[in-house]
Amino acid sequence: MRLAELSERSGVPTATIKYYLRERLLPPGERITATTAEYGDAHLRRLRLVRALVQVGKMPVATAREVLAAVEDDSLDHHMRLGAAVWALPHPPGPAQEAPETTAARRTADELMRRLGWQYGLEVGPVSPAYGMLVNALAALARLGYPHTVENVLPYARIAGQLAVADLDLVEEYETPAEQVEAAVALTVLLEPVLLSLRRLAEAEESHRRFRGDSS
Amino acid sequence: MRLAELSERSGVPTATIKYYLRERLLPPGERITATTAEYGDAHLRRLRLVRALVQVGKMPVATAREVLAAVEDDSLDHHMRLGAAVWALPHPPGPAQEAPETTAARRTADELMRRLGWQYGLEVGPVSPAYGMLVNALAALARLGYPHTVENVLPYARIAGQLAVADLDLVEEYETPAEQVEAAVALTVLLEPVLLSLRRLAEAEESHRRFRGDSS
DNA sequence: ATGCTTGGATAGTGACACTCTCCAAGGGAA
DNA sequence: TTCCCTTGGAGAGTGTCACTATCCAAGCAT
Repeated sequence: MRLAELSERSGVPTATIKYYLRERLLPPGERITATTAEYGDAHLRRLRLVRALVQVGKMPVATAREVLAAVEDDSLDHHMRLGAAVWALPHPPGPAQEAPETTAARRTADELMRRLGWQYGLEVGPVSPAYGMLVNALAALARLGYPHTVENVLPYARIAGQLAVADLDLVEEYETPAEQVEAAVALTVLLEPVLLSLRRLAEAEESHRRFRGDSS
Repeated sequence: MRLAELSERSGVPTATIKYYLRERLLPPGERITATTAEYGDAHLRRLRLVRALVQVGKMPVATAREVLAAVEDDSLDHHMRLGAAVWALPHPPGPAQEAPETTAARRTADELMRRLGWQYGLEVGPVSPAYGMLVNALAALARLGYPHTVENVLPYARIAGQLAVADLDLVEEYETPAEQVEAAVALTVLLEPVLLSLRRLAEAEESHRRFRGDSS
């Protein structure tokens, strides 16, 4: 199929597809003539993944590029490719400078990993983006006057463990490793808003249950 | 304290504080003279909350203004104020147009509420922003080739229920209703990145457990 | 041949949080 | 009192970033 058809089938404007090609989020099509390129189903799936990352995940284009590079890096084995892809996912502008709250946050995070027995996290965690995200988030919490303790965060971490089991179950429904890697990335990103909105609905429900009629 | 001191204590540049004042995210200080205003601890706390919403929550300023209005709306009782504040939280640009996937997503969402027995959600849900978020997220999932069924989403919803219990437990540690409302808003927003990063760490751990050594 | 389409490059657009610049009016020290 | 520095207010500007509108040259189809 050619660019116009790719655009029609995916619902993405041609101008935007051109932009993605330019930014190397999408591999170039196979050149048929000097003025025509042919795209396949792989392009269509990739395009959908890009939309998931950029539109739903609000990920900077540069970050999406890295994630996609990991997805198609054949030099990694399956687990590593899964890991590397999800690995590259968040790219919070960097730890910025080492505020005093950050040190305390890092301590809490380390203690948390130990308490949960997440050895993998302990081995490679301290340099993983997700670990950095966690430290930043805890630091922000403290800076804004909501101090964190390991006991406070533990329930959250246990719940996150359940989430991961559910996620990996979904991923394992896909057959080929390539599909699994794609699904892992897509679902990690696409289920985030699902999770967050369900959490807010559940909060409303729980608050209704607890405070209903309490007119203080 | 005056503007300069408020800036110093909060770490927010004076220009930004002026901007927040102009945008009515921060109530004006008490005018001492024609050229001087006095700010109190309430301003400091409010400023922190604003930073939580705008910087961590990446919320548009206009949305933050609505949330803050609900926080300080004395005409509502406690539960309503909690609800209204969290209510106004997300403001995804609107459902846009009614794509075909949206209808299916709405069906799934309704069925989900029923299955969970979330009556509050069923009563007021369909117009709540969080409900709209959920529908959009499910529609995006379907549009990108990952169809959703109630059975797929149910585990997520149950986990969200656990999260809400943990959240409300944290909120109830605060004594006064005013603090509780503030905490509910702040924690809802500030714990989101904590949750998402923990989920990613847990995914890495779980993937390590399942695929370790699998070199396909 | 010729008009329409294709893909590529360049320069804009719009949204949005923030920030710079300027200004009038005090207020403290000499 | 007088002078300079600070304060708070208002408008316009900046940077970022995803996206888009405009051109352009080179075919392909009629």
